[in-house]
Amino acid sequence: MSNRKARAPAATRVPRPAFPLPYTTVDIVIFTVRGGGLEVLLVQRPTETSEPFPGQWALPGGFVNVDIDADLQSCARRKLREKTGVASPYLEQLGSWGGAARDPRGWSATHAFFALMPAEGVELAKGANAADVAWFKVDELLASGRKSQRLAFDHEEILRAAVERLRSKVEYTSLPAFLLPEPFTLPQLQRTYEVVLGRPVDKSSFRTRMLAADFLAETGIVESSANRPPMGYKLKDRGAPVFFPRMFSPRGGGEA
Amino acid sequence: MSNRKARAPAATRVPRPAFPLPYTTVDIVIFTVRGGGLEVLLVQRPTETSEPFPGQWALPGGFVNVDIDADLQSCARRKLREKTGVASPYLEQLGSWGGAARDPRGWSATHAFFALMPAEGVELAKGANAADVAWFKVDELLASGRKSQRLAFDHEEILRAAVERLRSKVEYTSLPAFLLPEPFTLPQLQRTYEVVLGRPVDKSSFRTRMLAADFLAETGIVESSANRPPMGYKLKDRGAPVFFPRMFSPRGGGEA
DNA sequence: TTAATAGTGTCTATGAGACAGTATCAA
DNA sequence: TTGATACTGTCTCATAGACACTATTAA
Repeated sequence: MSNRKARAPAATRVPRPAFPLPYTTVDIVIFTVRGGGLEVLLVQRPTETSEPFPGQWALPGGFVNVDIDADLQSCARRKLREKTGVASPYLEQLGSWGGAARDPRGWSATHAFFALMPAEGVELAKGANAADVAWFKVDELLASGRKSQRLAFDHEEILRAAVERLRSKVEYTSLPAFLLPEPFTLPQLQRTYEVVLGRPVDKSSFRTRMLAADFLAETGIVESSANRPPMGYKLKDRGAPVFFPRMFSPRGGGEA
Repeated sequence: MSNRKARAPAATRVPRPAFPLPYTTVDIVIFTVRGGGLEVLLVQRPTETSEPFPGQWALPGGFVNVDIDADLQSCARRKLREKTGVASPYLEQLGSWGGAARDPRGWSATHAFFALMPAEGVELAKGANAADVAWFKVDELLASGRKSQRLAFDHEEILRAAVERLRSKVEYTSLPAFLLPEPFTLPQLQRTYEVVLGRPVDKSSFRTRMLAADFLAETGIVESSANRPPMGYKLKDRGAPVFFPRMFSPRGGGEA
């Protein structure tokens, strides 16, 4: 944790060292499923030209506040709460991106997280440093030929990594259940899998697999209209996803 | 990338901002297989009491040097080269750990990587800030009942995460091939899988699986002693591992 | 009865695990 | 020939995929 010419200061308390420190930020890729597609929450950067990337859309996030954030995870939870009002969605560390070129203000490193939440009941709130907040369709944002404005910083790269990680984990985990409000039905869950994976999955094997994994608890029949009413389910454990013993398709997924 | 009370400075150049910045470091978990076990490279911290954790063993790493490191990945490669002399082993980002409590000098965040390399041909070199460098058996380091000294900082937690990530990816990737010097034989590769996984795997299905994945190129028969000589192989692409369509055992691995 | 969606059963293909058997070398 | 290790074949079992079939509601 220290070598080379960058010498650490003596073990004094508050004083900052003599060598320059990078900026430290946290950014969050917040996913939901809305309107038949995978969507991500973005905030619009302030329009003052003193700020980098004025008016462009970016992942929610910001500087770590050394005085109020005990660690990276709580910093991420704080920013999540500020933007969405949701206290405890599924939250996972994605990785980190750092370098001299990604922020015009100087060398910076961001710790990226990704979160999954149901769209229902989310109250979007602009923060102190965001002109606007909105959901965006991931497919449209990442369409290769799109002419529209790019995301701020290297956030498009981070978003791509988050989508890739989500897609690859969905092949063998119960992650999509965290995108739905409870109770949900198996057909709803299957549609969520299909939306994230971008391809249809077989109904019969899907149901067998979900029920065999033993992570769902029945909550009783859900009323519907003009057809056979489905069974409602909730997660037995909202704390962690379940891992399936095999992938969905017999072709190995991406991941890094 | 900015909100809340932690205000960013104006888009000036070098000057540092008014609010306190965390330290930014990079740490590397360097794995190899030696003497029939999985081992990790550790460095001993300097014994001067002005340094935190004097004399304790730690993962190699240190502060990001804003002047010479273009990004996190190149910072990691630099530290790797300094300790081992190896220029381009398999290197993957593991995650990041940050908080107020992990370094007595103040709020710090480290970007952790993990590397895989063959033990042969590695020249261990103490850095400017390391009293010694050595390989340690992972099993012994992480044995629950061990009395010996703990690792510095939160490096035991990082090491555990790295081992877990490695073990879970080994279930469905060709990662262990990066732990061997080329050319290697299929029995050698199988033994490497078994060392990392900590359990035996079936010879027949192992071979079928490796050859079906089409990532190995024959290099000719390797001479051995007193038995049938094995075929030697090398990786077709040293740039990236291959993903298998199914897990080894029908029980889902860990991962986070 | 029809339309619509929920849910089940049946067949096939694939590949892992177990394990027995064959191949090829030195001594 | 024996011993040792490399390599192959055969059998079984679990499960994904395809797809046809039954179930349950409203209109």
